[in-house]
Amino acid sequence: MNLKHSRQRDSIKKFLATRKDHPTADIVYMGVRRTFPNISLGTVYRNLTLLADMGEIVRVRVGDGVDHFDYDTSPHYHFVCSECGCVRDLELPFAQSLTQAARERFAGEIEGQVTWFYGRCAECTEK
Amino acid sequence: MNLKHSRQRDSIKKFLATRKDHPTADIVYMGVRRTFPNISLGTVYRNLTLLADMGEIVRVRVGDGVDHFDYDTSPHYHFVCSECGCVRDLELPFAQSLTQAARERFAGEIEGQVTWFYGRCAECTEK
DNA sequence: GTGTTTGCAAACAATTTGCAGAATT
DNA sequence: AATTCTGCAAATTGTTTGCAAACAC
Repeated sequence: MNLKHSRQRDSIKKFLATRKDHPTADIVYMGVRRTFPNISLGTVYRNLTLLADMGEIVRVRVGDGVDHFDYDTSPHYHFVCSECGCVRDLELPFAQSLTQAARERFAGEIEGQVTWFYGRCAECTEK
Repeated sequence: MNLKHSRQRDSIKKFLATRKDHPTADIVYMGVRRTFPNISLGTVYRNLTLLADMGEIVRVRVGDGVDHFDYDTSPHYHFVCSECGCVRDLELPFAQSLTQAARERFAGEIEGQVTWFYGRCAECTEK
């Protein structure tokens, strides 16, 4: 189970680092193909899963049925637009206290919380 | 676009009302089949979506890739067990204030928030 | 009678997996 | 040389859809 270096994985990580819009596997695939024209979608999925499992990136699930990926692993809130589907970060201090409050009311072990907000983004509101 | 009565839909609603464990479409399907042996999974999906769109039930998305459904439409928190996959309600006052705080920091329109907690449920912790 | 709902099967979308060959150590 | 990683294609999973017949009003 040792990890070997892979240029494809590097490229995926690098691509993700340049983006603030939480791309899906498909978007990552299209982006990385500029550098690796023969890379397969399967490889992209495999590496995104691997990186997420290692904690180097975060798998963002905002209820739209598609996984998004975020290079920023610090706990923070996300917003999803119900109209255009875009995902944005929210500049709002992350309430760890809520997780703590949940722990006090629950019999099992709570590891963490996931919170997202939904509505219409600024661009879609203007239209 | 007028709604007509359907015994299948009634049965689905009734089944959901008896459950506190946020069943998936498949579980609903198996449960309702005791009353309607010929009901199809498609009908179950269509009605669950219809009921959710009307606001009579809630589609619960807790990041496990499967939609769960909840008869309790009041805003409340959910917990998902990473081990057995069960979904539970949390007895913790729902912080609407967080949505309000988010509105003040975001350019678009925020309609609401979704929050869930994850970890290991009491049963899985004991093992 | 008109329009909605159903059962069935096929279609669909996102993601995972098996395999033989290529790349990394 | 040993093992991990890749590209490709096929498989899997959850969900949606088209259609003709059945049902509700």
